[in-house]
Amino acid sequence: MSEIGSRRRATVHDVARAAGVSLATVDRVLNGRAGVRAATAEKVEAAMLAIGFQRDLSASLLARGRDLQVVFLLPDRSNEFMESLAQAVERRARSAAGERLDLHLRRLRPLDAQALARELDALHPGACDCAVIVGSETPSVLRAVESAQRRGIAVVTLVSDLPGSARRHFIGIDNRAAGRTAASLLGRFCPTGAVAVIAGSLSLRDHQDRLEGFGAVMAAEFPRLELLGPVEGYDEPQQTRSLVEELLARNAGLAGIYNLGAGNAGLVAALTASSPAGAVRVIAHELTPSTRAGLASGCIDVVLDQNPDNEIRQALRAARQSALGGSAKIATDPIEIAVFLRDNLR
Amino acid sequence: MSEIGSRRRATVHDVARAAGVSLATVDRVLNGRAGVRAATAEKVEAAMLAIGFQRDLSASLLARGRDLQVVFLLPDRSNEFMESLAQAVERRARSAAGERLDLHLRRLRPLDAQALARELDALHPGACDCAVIVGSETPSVLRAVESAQRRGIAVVTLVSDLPGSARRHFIGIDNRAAGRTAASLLGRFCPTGAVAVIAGSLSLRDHQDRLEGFGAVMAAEFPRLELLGPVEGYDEPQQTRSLVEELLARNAGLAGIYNLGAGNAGLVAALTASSPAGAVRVIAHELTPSTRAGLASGCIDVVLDQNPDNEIRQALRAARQSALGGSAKIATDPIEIAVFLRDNLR
DNA sequence: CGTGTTTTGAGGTACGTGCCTCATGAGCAA
DNA sequence: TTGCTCATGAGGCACGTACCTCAAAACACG
Repeated sequence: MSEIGSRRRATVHDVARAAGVSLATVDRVLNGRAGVRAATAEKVEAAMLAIGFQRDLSASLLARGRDLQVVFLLPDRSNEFMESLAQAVERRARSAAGERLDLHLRRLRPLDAQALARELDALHPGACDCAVIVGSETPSVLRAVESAQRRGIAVVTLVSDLPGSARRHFIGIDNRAAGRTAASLLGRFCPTGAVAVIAGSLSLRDHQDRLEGFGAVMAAEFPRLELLGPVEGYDEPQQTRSLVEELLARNAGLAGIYNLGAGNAGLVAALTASSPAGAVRVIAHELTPSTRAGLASGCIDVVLDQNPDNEIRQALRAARQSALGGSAKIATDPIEIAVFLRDNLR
Repeated sequence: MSEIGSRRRATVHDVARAAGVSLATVDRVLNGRAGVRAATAEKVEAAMLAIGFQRDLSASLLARGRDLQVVFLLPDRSNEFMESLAQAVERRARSAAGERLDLHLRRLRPLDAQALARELDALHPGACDCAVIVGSETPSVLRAVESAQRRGIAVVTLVSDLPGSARRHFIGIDNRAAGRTAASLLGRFCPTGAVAVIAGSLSLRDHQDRLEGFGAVMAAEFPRLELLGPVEGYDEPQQTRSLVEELLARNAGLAGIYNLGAGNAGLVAALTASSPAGAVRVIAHELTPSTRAGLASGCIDVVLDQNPDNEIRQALRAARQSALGGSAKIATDPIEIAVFLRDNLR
């Protein structure tokens, strides 16, 4: 790859010649069409490997003549993070036009498994190649996912996985690692005292995972710190605010707070109102207007974030691969756990 | 974008019809060829805007029939980070084949401005569309960059910018923000004592920037901490090791170290040998085998990183845009300052 | 007005793949 | 053998853009 002015790239014609078969047969193998003997298919695949054939995506998409239809099913009126995910989809939809991607966004009632299942069932192949969903782990959703997959619609889970389901791929952070990271930082920040944990709902898998990671590192590395909670704020600003105010009132020596759920507007409001900035070390999740303000004012120390734009980009990569690559396993970059302080805000 | 089964996308034919000109004229405008009156060009551009035309990248690349030639000029035998950048290029080179990108990697003697200038001068358009370089801010390099740009070769700076030059675009982190972040963390980690700064070379712009950011936050927010240094280790493990050993020996109460340069193998060696793990809070740059080991063993607390794969990806985006987009300004995602602890190692 | 130059139009081929039809071959069972 | 199915080959058109040639039209200038 170092020499400049390299030779011509291998095409399907070259594969056909190398395998000693016709173009039609190569095409059938390449696109998983029926009517090819196993022995012949192997011969073709060997030839592709031998001459290093790589399908030209540009030509492939062009020849297909039709754009990849990707439907995003995201919670509506939920929380700021879901809003920024939706915005990332819209941003991407504009530039995606040049890459033969057609993005569609549907917002659904948060935590309404029935609604999600209904939307999934309503998708029909031909009008939708891939569905990207944020959903909870309920029987109706699992069934709808399997049904969609069987109809030829690739399902990608976003942010919160459905490990037992038929979903094709998952895009999101390692939430256990996120919890560990929060503990590791909060432990170093707080010399002594008590640390409180606030969750959205422990029935959400990502929240559960974060809690586990946090607890493990706290127990192992910072046994000197007392753990309070977890308490649940159901990702609502009002409830979260009450919880935080109560925590601050009842625990004079509170050293740190880890909010592993959403509802950060309430967290910031309570902190701003009732305590001198900087008295309590605070770690929260997802960079949103609220947490950004919290970082700027100093009442939040660290925000752990999953970059929405990157998540959407990776989801689209997965969608493309599932459409082009047949049944090969999908490869996407892992989503990093971004750590933000006031000083490296993007 | 929400409705499924959307209408056909606009093509050059539609633009021609809408503008009331021929296909040839649209083509001339689109590809910046001569022989079009200003008034006509404006008419065409207005039509493109009106019907929302977006050039089909797939078809465009296919029709061009030739791959985009991108040459990376990176320092050789330099440090682990440059090595991982090079590996990212090679990784990407494999998958880039399907996207009509042809990547070439040249390694040069580190900090040898003459060599870099010579390589740039040797590139000739037609065999190279875009050069991605990591270079220092010297007259010979600046001149070579300008010359390359004039010959029609887009120059993209990577990691370390050349702000005064004719370079087309810069890909890298905000190093001042990185320095601020280091100070913000180290300040929270260290209740009291002295904090030492180690640089590679203060003649490197990125190191200078980090130092400035670090010093600013330290002075403003943590005046209780005494600052030692900066000392220069010239990014070499041996020299860096000696510096650290000396620091540890002379300052019994040393609370923290910020190594804003490379040479981390020496840092880890010195820390492992002479001090009980965890006694000194340490922040370093770039996730490499050395810093990874340091995080795992506990002798490094935090690593600030710029993701090489992402940087290469963005550099290629810039290359593509400079090749296709004419003189429009290049848009890439900013490179985030990644923060790694033992617990969120990827 | 004519002459020369510039701008525009018309139409073609090419890129590599997807997908279609039709013909022919091989293989098998009765 | 005949009749059938299945595997494969041959070839063509399409996708949207790039780039080429040649001719026609519009314009500038004396």
